[in-house]
Amino acid sequence: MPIYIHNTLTNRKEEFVPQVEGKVRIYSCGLTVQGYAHIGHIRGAVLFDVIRRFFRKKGYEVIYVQNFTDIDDKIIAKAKHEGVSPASLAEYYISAYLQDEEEMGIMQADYNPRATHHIKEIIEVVEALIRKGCAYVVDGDVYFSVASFPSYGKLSKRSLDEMMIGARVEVDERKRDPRDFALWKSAKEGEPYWESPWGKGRPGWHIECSVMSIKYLGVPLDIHAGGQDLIFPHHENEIAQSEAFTGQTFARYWLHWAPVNLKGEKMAKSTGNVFIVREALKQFSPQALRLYLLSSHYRSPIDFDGEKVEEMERALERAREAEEKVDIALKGTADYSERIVELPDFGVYREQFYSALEDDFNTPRAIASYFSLVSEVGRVIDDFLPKPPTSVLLPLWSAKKLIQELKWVLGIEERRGGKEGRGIEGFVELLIKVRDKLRKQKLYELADEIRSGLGTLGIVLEDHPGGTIWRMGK
RNA sequence: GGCGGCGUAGCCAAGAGGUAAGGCAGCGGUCUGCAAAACCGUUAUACCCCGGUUCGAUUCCGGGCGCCGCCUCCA
Repeated sequence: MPIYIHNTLTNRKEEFVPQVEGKVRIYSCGLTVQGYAHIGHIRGAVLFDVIRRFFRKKGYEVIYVQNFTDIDDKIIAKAKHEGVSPASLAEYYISAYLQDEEEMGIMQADYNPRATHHIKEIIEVVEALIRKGCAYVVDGDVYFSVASFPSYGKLSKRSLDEMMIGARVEVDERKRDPRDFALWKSAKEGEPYWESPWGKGRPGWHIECSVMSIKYLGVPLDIHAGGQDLIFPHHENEIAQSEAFTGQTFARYWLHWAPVNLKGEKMAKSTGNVFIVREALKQFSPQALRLYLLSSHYRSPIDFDGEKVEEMERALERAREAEEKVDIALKGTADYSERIVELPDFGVYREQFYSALEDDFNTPRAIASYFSLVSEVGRVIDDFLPKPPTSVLLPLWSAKKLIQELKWVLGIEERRGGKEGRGIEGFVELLIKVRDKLRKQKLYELADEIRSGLGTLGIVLEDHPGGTIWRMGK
């Protein structure tokens, strides 16, 4: 089935046709690394993690680039304030961010290019733009001339006149046009710099993304993404520079996700109204956090609500319960009678799941079909949990595979805090056996002591007709 | 002021021109030595207001009210 993507450029859903068949090339604007990542940042990363997994399941080869802008005014200011070099400050926050991503179960990008590693290429592109008459030099600064790019404003749907009115911030008299933006900024005293044909300086914002996306993905690339707040001016400027430079379409599909608000206002570093990822991970499991962020469509803003994340925690718990029951059924003794039990067709949920994602990555709908599947499985399995008839084993096994597949796409597989890799399974199972014998002898006091004792250690026991199961609690 | 978006049950959140997914919460029940979980039922005649188009609109169009984002660094 075709995939539809809402394209900011046209403001409508369009069928996605990759430039090169079977291959998707994605550039997602990463952070300016001057602090820890907050929930708003990670929303986009989680979204694209699912999008990449989805494309892979659909048989596409995916190349995903997420950059780091590791030099800018704020980084310089903060580094100065803390008495460290801008480079080491940036590196610190880059590794912190990558760590956050890993904790969140986000697959690594194919490339994480940094602005400062591409100075040479940036200078080349700026030189080319000057040669083409699209940029000009003033006192060691280089500006892009917006007037030289007639379709400027096509992404953010702003006419040049409107922007003239809007340009009310202190106008730099040296610019030919107030809307012109810096490609290269000369270094002031004490600022880090690189040598260039225009003197010592550093790249402006915007240009690094053009250069790196073209370098790693070519033009036109398939999907260029970022938060909605990047539409203007960042992406608008990227289009201008890139298309003026290459003479070709820069990106074919522009995808922008909505902000995460906190207490009704946008979460943003500049206002201090933030909830950082590493703080959130102290309170919530990465799975619940992911599911929460994916439970609204990416183009709708979210007002972050920790209670809702806890609700997701409970929903996941229930889903795990159903999976456990399937495991018990598959492991237990089958009922070898001729009893034929017809199970519903679980395959419909698979179709629902993927068709939801095909429709502009509708993760809320995909999640709904995941939960429907899990509920349905949990419901039918209750009828025969002690001894499943043999007729049911194969469908049950494929249901389990399906559950695992959908979880993988959503990225909510258990990775930490699970049973595996802790080396305690043997002990717990031994205790469960002992407790079982105690229960049979009606020595409930001792049995309960074992259960509550394990509970203190974070291990939850649940007695089912088919036997006792255990899991890691909170 | 300009551009864009949103307003669905107690809360969160999908959605189609023909009366509406999923999650959580509450209540009642089944099961259980107890507990927990699960399951069943229920809250649910839920679509901001007013016009218009239509056999029929919550879904399309116009207006109103409310909320939000961008227009300046920002994911």
